Amino acid sequence: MGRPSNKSERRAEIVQAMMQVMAVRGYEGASIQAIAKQAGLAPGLIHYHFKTKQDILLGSVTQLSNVLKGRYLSLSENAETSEDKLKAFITARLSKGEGASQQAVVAWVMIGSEAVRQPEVKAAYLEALREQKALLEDLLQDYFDTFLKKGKLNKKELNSKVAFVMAFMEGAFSLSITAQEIMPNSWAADELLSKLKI
Amino acid sequence: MGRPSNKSERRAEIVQAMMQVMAVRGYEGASIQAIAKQAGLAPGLIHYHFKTKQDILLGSVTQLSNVLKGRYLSLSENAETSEDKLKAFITARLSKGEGASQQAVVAWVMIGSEAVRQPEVKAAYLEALREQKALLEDLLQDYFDTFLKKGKLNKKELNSKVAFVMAFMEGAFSLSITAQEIMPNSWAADELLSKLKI
Amino acid sequence: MGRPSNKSERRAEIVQAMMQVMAVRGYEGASIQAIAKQAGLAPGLIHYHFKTKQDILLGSVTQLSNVLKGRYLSLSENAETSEDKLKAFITARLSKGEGASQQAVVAWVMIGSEAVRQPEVKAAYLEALREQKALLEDLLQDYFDTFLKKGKLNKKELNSKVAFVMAFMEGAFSLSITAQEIMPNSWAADELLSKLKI
Amino acid sequence: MGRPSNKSERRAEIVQAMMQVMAVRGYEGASIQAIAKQAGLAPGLIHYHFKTKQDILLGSVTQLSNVLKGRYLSLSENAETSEDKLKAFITARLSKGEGASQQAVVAWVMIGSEAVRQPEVKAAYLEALREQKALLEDLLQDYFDTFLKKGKLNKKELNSKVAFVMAFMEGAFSLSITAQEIMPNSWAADELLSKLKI
DNA sequence: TATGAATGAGTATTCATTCAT
DNA sequence: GATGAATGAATACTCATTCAT
Repeated sequence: MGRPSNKSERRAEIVQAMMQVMAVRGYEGASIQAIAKQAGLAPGLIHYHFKTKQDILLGSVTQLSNVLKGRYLSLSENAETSEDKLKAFITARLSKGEGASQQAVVAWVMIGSEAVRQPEVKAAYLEALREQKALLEDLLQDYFDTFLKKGKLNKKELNSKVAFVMAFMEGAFSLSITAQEIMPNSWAADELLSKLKI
Repeated sequence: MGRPSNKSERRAEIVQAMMQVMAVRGYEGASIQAIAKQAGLAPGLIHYHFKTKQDILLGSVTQLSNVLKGRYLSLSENAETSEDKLKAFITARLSKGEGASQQAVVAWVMIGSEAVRQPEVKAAYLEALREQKALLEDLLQDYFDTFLKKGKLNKKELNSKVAFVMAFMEGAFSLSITAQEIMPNSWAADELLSKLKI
Repeated sequence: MGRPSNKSERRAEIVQAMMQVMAVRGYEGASIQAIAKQAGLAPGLIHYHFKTKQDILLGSVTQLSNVLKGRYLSLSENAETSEDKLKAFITARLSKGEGASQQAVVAWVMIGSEAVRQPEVKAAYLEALREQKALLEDLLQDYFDTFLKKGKLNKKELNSKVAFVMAFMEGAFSLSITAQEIMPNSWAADELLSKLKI
Repeated sequence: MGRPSNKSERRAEIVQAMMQVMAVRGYEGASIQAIAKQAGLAPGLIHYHFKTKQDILLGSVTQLSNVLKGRYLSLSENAETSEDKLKAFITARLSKGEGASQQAVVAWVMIGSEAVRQPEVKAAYLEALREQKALLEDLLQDYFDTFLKKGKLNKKELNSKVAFVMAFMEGAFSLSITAQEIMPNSWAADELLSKLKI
């Protein structure tokens, strides 16, 4: 029967290693050799588990997306009001509790950059963004339910709020990487929420 | 006597060419060969005018920074109220009137990515951001002058607003590049201003 | 499991190939491509085994140094008197019995030239020279033991003899490469020894 | 009629500049750009005065050769005995009175290295060596005149002495450049002469 | 004569990917 | 599954030489 497969763990290790290297050297700097070294594996093994380097990057999109989903679910578990859920969503993305977060943030920004020239990366990146946007839309719809029903807020205005939050979060990521010196250390969900108020 | 110098024009051409190529292929993809081809120059000439590839990138930071300054100055020329000036600032960055804008935006985001691994790029990027932040601070201080004097707004809250605007603008750039499909085509200065209201 | 390592053989092959090419084209002329071709290897492989071109040169310093040591040991094996040992030392360096010698000599001279501008090469070159000098010192000390004890030769004069032999040998190398036409084909150890006599 | 020609001074300046740069960076490192900078001239001008880079090197062979000749003539002016003349020859080459000497020595060694791969350089180098050898031969012949006539020294032995001196001087040059740490600071002509005694 | 821009071939080095074991 | 050697194309950068002024 041979030894038991460990494909999925190895793949996760490799994706993890790439993100670690990318956090310091960027995507181009994250050579297969460097990733292998970081993961404690032989270079040849990387391509046994991933067809191309791009595939590892795509794997990291998936993993990052899953982590965010997981964090939101865990944070919203006890949320009851629509506001709590919205806060859970924002906190899941903006808080930098864990040490791994920094790497994740850099990786996310790098993915955004690579999306410029790698169509497949762009597709995966967009897909992840769409998912987040869909969730945010639902949450905001609930949050502004009353206003919507009263006609004090129309669909277009809601969309604008959605886009607004998305952009802010993306920018907070970008700046937190290289411009932390001139940015506040942390953003409170409350603060962002207050800007959305009507 | 001798051949007249054309260094500054050539340098500008090269920086321009790099931004054009980067807009499609990213920084790594913007090879010296590709830049030379885009500029219609011999590859060797690039290094006659710029010591390293990084220097071209640094040149583009300066150029982008200058363009933004120029746009703000031109837009704020007839601005009288502090609100008009603030709008001029935001419009200068968010409007995508000219065709060159898209390239500029991509270049700016690429610079942010490269800042992760190139200390010199980070320094230049931060310097440009600091300048913008300083201007924005002044503008917001004027804009909220009354509140500040009345004590309804403190320094920390003002700083938060500054950071907030900076992050939003940066994120709007990032998303406009690869995720324009899911983002609104344009952002009105009024819209952003409304979020800042007290 | 896995492919067996062959690093040390490959490294030796590459060093050998560099010396062969250098013997004809000099250090600069010994391009990585040329070395690879001479060794029958792919260019990329050279850098898999040596980080830089300089490292190959440093490898050749070590190799040459070892060859000389080996030759001396083999020649002095049956030497009993201090004079025989001294002759063994000189012969080990000046005789050109083997075919490989010519390459070795050229390589050695090239290393001396490169030492001018490559500090690391200079260090390695000096280290090798120091070792040889130390050995020569011992040998001459034994050879002139009687005179030293009688006070007919002082330390400074001994040092002068050491330096004298070193210089002569180095010069014989240099001239044997390009000026063999005007130099004698071979130098006898006896001849050199006679100049040292008191 | 135009301005007066200054070809020969310019040529000398350029040769001088090349030797200065070579003393630090070697022949390959002595780029035309670097030579031009050192000479305070525009790069293009170098090729107006010298067809190729090699020509400058050949020019330096000539110049070095002339300097040595000049030094010998000046030192031997008041020499009366054959021994004095021989000392003048040796001193002309080994003394390092002037500051320019170091550069000259390095240049000479570099020329020897380049002779390996540049036939034209080899020819010029050999020619210069031959000239020196011829002079040395004459001097030694005079010096050992009595022995030769008495048959206590034959032609072959004389030649050996000539070659011996040539080799020693060349080696003293080589080692003085990079191995001055392990070599004596200066060589006295007397010292060398004593080795030649019969 | 002189200047400095322009050319294009050449170089060391990196690296994703493949292959032999 | 795993190892590590091997491949070859691509890249930034250098530089002798030429050219326009």
